Amino acid sequence: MAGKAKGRKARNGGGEITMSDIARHAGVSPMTVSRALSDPASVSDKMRRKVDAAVRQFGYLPNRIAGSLSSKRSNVIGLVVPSVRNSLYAAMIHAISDVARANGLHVMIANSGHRLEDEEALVSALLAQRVCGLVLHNTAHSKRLRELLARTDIPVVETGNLPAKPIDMAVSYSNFDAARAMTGHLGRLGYKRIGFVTLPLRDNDRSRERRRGYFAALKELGLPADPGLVLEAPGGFAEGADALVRLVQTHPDIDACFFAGDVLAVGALFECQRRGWAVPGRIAIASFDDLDLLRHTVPTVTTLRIPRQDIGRRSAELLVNRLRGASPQKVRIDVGFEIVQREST
Amino acid sequence: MAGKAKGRKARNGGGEITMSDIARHAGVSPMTVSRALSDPASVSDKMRRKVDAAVRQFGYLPNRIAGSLSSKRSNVIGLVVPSVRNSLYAAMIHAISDVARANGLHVMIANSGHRLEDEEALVSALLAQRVCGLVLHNTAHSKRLRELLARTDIPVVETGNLPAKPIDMAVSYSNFDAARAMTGHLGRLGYKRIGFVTLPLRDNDRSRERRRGYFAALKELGLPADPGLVLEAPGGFAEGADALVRLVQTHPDIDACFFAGDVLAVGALFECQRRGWAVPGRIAIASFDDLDLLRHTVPTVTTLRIPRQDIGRRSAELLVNRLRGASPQKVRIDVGFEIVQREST
DNA sequence: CCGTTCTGTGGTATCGCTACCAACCTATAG
DNA sequence: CTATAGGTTGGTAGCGATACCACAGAACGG
Repeated sequence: MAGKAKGRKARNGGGEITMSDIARHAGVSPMTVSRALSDPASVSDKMRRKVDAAVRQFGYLPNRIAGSLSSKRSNVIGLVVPSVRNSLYAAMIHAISDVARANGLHVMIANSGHRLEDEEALVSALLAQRVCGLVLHNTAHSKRLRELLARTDIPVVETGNLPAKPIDMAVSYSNFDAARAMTGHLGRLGYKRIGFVTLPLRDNDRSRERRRGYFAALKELGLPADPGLVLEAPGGFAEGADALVRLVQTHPDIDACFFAGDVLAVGALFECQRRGWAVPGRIAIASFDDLDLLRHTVPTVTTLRIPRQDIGRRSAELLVNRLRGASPQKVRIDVGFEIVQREST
Repeated sequence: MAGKAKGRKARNGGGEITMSDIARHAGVSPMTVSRALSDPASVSDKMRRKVDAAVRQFGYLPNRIAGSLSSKRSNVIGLVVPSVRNSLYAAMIHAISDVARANGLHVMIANSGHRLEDEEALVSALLAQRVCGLVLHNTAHSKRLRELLARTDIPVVETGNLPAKPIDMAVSYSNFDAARAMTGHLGRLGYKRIGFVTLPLRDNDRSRERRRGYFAALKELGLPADPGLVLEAPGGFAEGADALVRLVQTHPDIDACFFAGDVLAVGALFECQRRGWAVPGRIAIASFDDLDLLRHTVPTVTTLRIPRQDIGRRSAELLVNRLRGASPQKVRIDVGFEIVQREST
């Protein structure tokens, strides 16, 4: 029998409590410990009790690294977002993290900073960590990253935009449709000279799609497309304020402005407060993304409600289903969006 | 010689490309591949070139799970925050994530939702994943978690408050000092009836410390401590607005209010805008934490600047130093804070 | 010219766990 | 009472990497 023999001393100076230690003290085999912990139903009550007692006594924590190596299954999801600091992504991260936890998974997070090369490096690193699934908040990847992802066999969810040809699965809304809808909404409210402020377009297909949507709507409305009414600005309160002022100065006849990103609209609104410009009297303001803030400003701000949380939840659920054995079929979920008409327009 | 022999078929159906595969194709031993990848300086140029070529040719990604098991070193930091969704923590997460990346580490993130039992479960899970270090945004742990952390030998950084007796290392500001300083500041500006709105106190030593600081300052100012001037509110715009209104109704003589948390102050400010109450004419408003937003509202809001990003950066740096071999000595860093006087007071 | 140090390389033995198969034991039926 | 099935348990052999030691050849001094 196995007994206490084998007299292994190993180079392990008694550092880690292992499954064998628990097994020895519980008077069962290591395999039984393994089963008692990972699939309690598969061992008898008696055994399970013995194992549980020993586990508690020693405060044993199974080594998941060893477990993952042996089973060739990891329980970590990789997540790459442009910026953790942004509250929009934060909502998504939160939802993913909740679903993950409910399913015994962990989340490894990485910031791409909107840089495609960084995204590539980060995904490589996550794959080296052998994550069991990936969520990427980006759909415009570098060529090498596409190749890398095509070769891997773990499930991948892209989000942030609806790609024409998803690598694997995609959960998002259409930036084009959303921007087009909001611009159309402004047009139907009677605004004739609608400005558009966008986040940087470089390396960001979401921004570009939104601009495309804006122009498409203008065309449908029969309004002239004036490139001078479009401004590119980094995200931020001050940048939004600045953009608004510049547009009003160069185009005094502007009567509405659609801020397609981040906190630009709020910055602009505050600027109006400072200057005493009536909103929407002097100029109407519309925003992208339903920040909680927009519901409380004076006036409240018309915006697009993007179900960020749903996106996170459903992305994670898709991964979980795949891990549970669902057949790998391309999925492309459009979660839609909603126009929230408030006081600012 | 090793040759191509060994004819191993294994149960591995040829799934993963291993170091041995690379070694075979590069005509070197697996050990040389390992060294070429983890410590390039230790192999000759010739070998390194051969290895690099094979690595590139096959798009080989080393299996860090196997590496970690073998070396008993992981390269993942565990991070537990009350809520990913909160922009304050987000700044910290971002900084940690940057430092981690610069040092070849990854970040595994978990939400405790301000629940101590959850914190305990999450830390256990992270330890089972054999993270190489921990950052906890909380200092009031459950008894069992304290015991667990005392037994572990990985470095741990606590933050969010300055604990009297850190488990290992701590990087934070003092919630007590900060709240005391701001209340004192309001007193010295001449306000006599200073209200205080706090986040929930349960399971949150940070909130409790802030309230203690508020009362301590009142005492120092020689102002009466009126429990009716203290209100507990969940974080949020609406809650801040509501708290302000209630305080003004029950205490019409109130002339200032210190909102010790989240977006409460901003909600209150918007409520004043709606009601046409002059700020600080009718009532002064002060906030905790220098949200970008507070610099742009009308009026701008007096607040405490907490160097959240520094906290994250320094926490991560402490971990990294320890991992690089620094001797395990208790560290307790007070990053301080700063009062930012603006228009609202 | 030989012993010694230094550098670079390879072989072997794990790391702690799980997959797989074999063995066993109790039920149930024939 | 034996044959078959079903449910538990244990032993063995890896998972893919690294630590450690051994060794070969280059570099060096006396």
